[in-house]
Amino acid sequence: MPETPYNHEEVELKWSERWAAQPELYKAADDGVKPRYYVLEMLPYPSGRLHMGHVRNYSIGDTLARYMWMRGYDVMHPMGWDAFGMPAENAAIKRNQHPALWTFSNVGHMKQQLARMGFAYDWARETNTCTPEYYRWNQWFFLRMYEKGLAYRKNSLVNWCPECATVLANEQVVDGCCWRHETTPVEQRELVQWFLRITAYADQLLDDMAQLEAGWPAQVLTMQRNWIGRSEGAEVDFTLKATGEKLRVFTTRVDTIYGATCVILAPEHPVAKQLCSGDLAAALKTMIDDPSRKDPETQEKSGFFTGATAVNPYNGQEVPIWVGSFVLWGYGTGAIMAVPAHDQRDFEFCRKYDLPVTPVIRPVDGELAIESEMQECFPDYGVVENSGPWSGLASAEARKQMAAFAEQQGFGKASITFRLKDWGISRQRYWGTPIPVVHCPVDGVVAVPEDQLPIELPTDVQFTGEGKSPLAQNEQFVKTTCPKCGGPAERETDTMDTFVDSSWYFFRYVDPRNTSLPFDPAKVQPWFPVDQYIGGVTHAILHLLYARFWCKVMRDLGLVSVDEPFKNLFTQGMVQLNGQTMSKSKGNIVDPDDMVVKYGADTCRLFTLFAAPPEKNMDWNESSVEGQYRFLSRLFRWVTRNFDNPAGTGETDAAALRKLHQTIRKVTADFKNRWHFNTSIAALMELMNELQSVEAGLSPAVRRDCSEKVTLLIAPFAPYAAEELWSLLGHAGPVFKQSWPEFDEALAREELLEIPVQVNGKLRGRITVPHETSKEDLEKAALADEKVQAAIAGKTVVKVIVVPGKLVNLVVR
RNA sequence: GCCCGGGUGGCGAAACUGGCAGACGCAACGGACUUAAAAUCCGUUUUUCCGUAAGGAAAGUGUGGGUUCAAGUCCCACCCCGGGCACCA
Repeated sequence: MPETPYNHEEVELKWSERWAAQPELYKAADDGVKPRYYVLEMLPYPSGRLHMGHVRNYSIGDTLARYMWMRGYDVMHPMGWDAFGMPAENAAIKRNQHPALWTFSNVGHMKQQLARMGFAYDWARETNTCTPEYYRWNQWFFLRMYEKGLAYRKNSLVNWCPECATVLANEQVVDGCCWRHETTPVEQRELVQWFLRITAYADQLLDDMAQLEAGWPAQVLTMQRNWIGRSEGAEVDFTLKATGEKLRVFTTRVDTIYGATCVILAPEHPVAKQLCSGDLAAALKTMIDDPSRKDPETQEKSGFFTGATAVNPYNGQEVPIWVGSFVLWGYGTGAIMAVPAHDQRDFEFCRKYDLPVTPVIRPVDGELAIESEMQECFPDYGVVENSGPWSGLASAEARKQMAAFAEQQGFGKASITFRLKDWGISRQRYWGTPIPVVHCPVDGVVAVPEDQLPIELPTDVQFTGEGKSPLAQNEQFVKTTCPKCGGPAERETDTMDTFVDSSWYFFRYVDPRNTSLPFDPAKVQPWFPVDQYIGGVTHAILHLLYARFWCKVMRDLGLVSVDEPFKNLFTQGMVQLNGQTMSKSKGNIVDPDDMVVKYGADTCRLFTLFAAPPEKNMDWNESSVEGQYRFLSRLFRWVTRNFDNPAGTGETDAAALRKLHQTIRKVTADFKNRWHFNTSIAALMELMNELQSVEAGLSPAVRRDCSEKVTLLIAPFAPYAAEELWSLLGHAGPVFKQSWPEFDEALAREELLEIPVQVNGKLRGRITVPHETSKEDLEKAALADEKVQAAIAGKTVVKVIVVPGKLVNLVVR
């Protein structure tokens, strides 16, 4: 056929329609005939429009999925919607439109956008987290956790805007004030909230990372390790002098306890409240509410003396009890012993308030510091001094012995503390999963029986953005009867954090319409762990940690058999414009829709993969996009004018086949190794350059062969163009279910090698030799080269380095 | 402050195990085709210097040292950029 110009619109609309008519096209067979491969991309929040970050994430995943199909796998490639969350509720407040309406209309639009990009999803598995069919299982899991003591209620501090009379999420607090009332300082209020006991799994979350070393980026593992923050130390009870009450502190350096010169409490500590009255109580409240306490810029330590003292159980010494701004209520016991001589923060605090500094550790090869001369603390391990029976011990040894002593004496113990806190899931919002419990005046907190699930969100609610959450203002919802005693009771009106939704959705994909369980364990088993998870590094901690936790809970419930849900994780870089993150506020958004209209989805996909390696940030550059369009057109035209062209003698066949098979080798290796699709596409460009330059001499058979292989090679990257070419080639589709081309080492091999010759490490000439030329012959050929001879003229060759197949280097004097 | 990444032409990048630095693409410039433009095709393009020219020389991967026949790649020190964590006792 004659050369056909590449018309992206015509090609893509034609295949869009055909694919839309075949929903079974991307279905995972799930029959065990072929090996299974689960490609998972992080599901989007249905904000209404796809952005370039999505396009990049899903282009990477789709390319991989299509490649795995071509490698003969039964590929699971599902998609869904992380559809609960604040934006829908904010939209409701603003436009008086129900969150569900807003959400579902966004989903409809984004689904079209995804399809138009040519992403091959098994839509029969579509999962939307804001539907009762899905969130009833969030409730089901909650009940299981409640039964096992993994879900519990406790008092906790929340951000409270007195103007809105509502709770704010952390991201709604801007500079210590409410996002809607910019001059109203946010207060800390105590509220009873629901928590999931993720800390019960802290050790497992840490230890099982060993299973992830091979498949996860080291950076993500490090971030999780730091987040979990395991630290070994000891808990020790000081005694309140006045009352004899115990005051427990946590320390990692119990070996320094003879140097403790005061005890410092977090301002939120109950004992602080108890000890402070009058002016002190006011100071305490100010400190608790001061937003700059958490601001990294103002790290000035401040505090005050409570007037009370405590007794150190090791030496009976009486020390003052202070309140300190820098002591965290959420970590350890919320109280510390200050050892200024050996901790920099304590040092700064005690020097500021003229508290004594008592050195008790000396360097292994040095003297004990003198208090008046100390400019900074000595934080290292050393030898313990002035510490009663432990004097003379090494720090490490003293830590062990002193902790054991505390336990033996009953005033403490060795202890491990985690930075990780239990997961607070209560949200005083409407658009989330209702927590399935009832508050009964008689029976207290009562779990809703399983057969009453789902507790559905009521639809007739008012969205004002003020006061209690819309759920709490809805009497019909709140008023209920106690499942236990049948008396009048009130429903819990808190909803769950949306991270709950995304903690297990990828299990639901495998069995999405199950009505009796979240999923059938037998169905899920062969697909897990997920072979490849792909998403932004922004989720490195929270989402990925919660999902790991959820998986372990499900394992303990007997639902799954894996410890870890994701075998391999890939984190892609951001899409930027002129080095800046695209954002609405900056007004520098590139809309995928515009790009698709102008250049087509294939070009868009090619560019996002070509511009940078996928793990790196990439910059959107429209003229570079045009380059991809030119490449795709060139490829399209080459194939259409060559595949059935009967002309040609075949004199350039070998050259074309050599480049073709080198390209197959390169692209295949990129899929296997590091997904540097930018170099795969570059290799395909090189191939097209070569094919174009040797075109005139090709035989008909090789024209055909190259046309087919090129079409197959481009198929994972540019599915529309490939499908069109495949059908022009006379084949029944779909192209992504054909076998990936095998490369032939013999055809890929160059006839002759060109070997660089260096003299003293500088390139002086090149010799062309057959493969497997011996070292001796390489040396001879190098010395015989004209340019090399000129370079060594009048000098003595002292050494010759020959790396067969690579280079020759002559060392001369 | 601590922990990770990274720094290569005008730009995005490549160089996978120490072995020809700059593949591929963008932009720019020159040419062919065209009445013209677009599209397409061909060519040049790291810098500096020598030469009318063919061609040749030197320098060059953030900076300074080092190891090596050979360093973008390995080692030491430093500078800059990006990300994460940030009083975690």
